[in-house]
Amino acid sequence: MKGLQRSPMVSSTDIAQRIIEAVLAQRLAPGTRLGEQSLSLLFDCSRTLVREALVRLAARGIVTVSSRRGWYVVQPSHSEAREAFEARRVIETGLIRSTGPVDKNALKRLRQHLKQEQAALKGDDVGQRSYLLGDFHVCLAECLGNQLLADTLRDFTARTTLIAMLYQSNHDAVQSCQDHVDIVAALERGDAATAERLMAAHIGQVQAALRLGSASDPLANLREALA
Amino acid sequence: MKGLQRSPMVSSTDIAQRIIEAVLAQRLAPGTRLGEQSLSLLFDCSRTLVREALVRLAARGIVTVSSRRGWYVVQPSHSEAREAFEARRVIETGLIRSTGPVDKNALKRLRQHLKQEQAALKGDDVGQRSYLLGDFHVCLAECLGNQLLADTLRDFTARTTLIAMLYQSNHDAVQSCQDHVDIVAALERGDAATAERLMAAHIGQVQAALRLGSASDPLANLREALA
DNA sequence: TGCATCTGTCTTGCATACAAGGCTTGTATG
DNA sequence: CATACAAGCCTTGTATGCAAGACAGATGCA
Repeated sequence: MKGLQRSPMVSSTDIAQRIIEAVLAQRLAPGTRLGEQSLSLLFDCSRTLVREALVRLAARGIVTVSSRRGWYVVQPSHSEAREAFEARRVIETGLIRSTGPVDKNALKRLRQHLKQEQAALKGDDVGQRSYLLGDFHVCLAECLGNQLLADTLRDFTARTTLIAMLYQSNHDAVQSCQDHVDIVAALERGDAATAERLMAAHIGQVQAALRLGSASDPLANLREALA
Repeated sequence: MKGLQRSPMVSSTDIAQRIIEAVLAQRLAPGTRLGEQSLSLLFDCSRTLVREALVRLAARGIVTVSSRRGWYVVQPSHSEAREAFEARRVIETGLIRSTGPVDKNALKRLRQHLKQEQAALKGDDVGQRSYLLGDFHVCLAECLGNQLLADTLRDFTARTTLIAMLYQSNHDAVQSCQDHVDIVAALERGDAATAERLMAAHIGQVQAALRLGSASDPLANLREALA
């Protein structure tokens, strides 16, 4: 039985996208093992396609491979966590600063995104909520006219999402959404300076909500979990 | 003859690195075709490894694949060129702004890098010169303590190198190196504000040196070449 | 001559087969 | 009981084979 029909014919792009979406929606925790065979069974394709997807995600810093052991969703270290937040702060504030007035269509799209966020806050789909809160930043970069930085930011957002899961962020979704509203409001007024300041503060808040355990105790997680 | 010994056993990482280095040294022009078979012959390995390397480079925006036609070094459009320069400006100035005083070892490394640049300017290896002038920015990001942004910047630098080749930059290497010297001097004095301003101006200079033909005339290149 | 079509060749796309290394578990021995 | 050791399984790593699409050049026809 070789010529068995394969259902919808997935591409490695699809697989990579599905995985990254799962990360953004916090459905894939850091450290999760992604076996090539399991995935090839799941997506009903050969290991080749799965590998291709994983290699791409590895280049984007979402997964790592441990030789002949397996693929794993990354677990950023404290230092990497710091770098990721700094990177986002640099890019997002710099982008706001370097951009002139935001055009009408972009503002419309942003307002629409905010509506979605607020709807998700009322609902109970935590994944959707997480996804939208992160996607706001990507959306903003796109609206500010830089697709390259938007793509970069998507990867960095995925990283910070993983960091939030790993370090048990207790950050407040409602507050985050309110921050987003304020930022868009400032942009609407053409007050880029305020928007920039708000964005820096916002990212700082998210970062501050992390429970960064002591670096010298790698068993802290286990200890806390089993307490 | 299957068990023929393969010389030094390359990895896909090696291949990707060799390619990206060739780009940074302007030895690979935008639009160059990278056939899987040619590369597998060149590196004495199977197409699998070559493909893996190319897939990774594609994820980093260095090459693209045209279905069943071949892999090509990217040829950034005008719009992509603009985005790449804006991205570099945002990241590099933001990084300088957000970093405190630069530590001693970092400054030492930067000074050493400047020496290498100056040596290369005296020599006649254009590739080495181009490589070092680009690598300065990556090196700076590393010295400012953000490996994540340094890696990102390496890819963006490769992009701008390709852009410079594609749009026949007439930018002055000596001036560039002098800019670098000034920036490091400002950082040594702890004058981040000046360093930031110099960096913005420097990137602007490089960008301004491009011959961006009118966007409405896609035949400009041909016309110029056949004049 | 100009044009459509067809065929052969060369390319990537994907699946599969096999090789090689790591981890677990079972076992023997002190 | 603890430890050293070895067999086997399960994983990724790499090569290869075949399929399918794109392009060039030949061929036939008006």
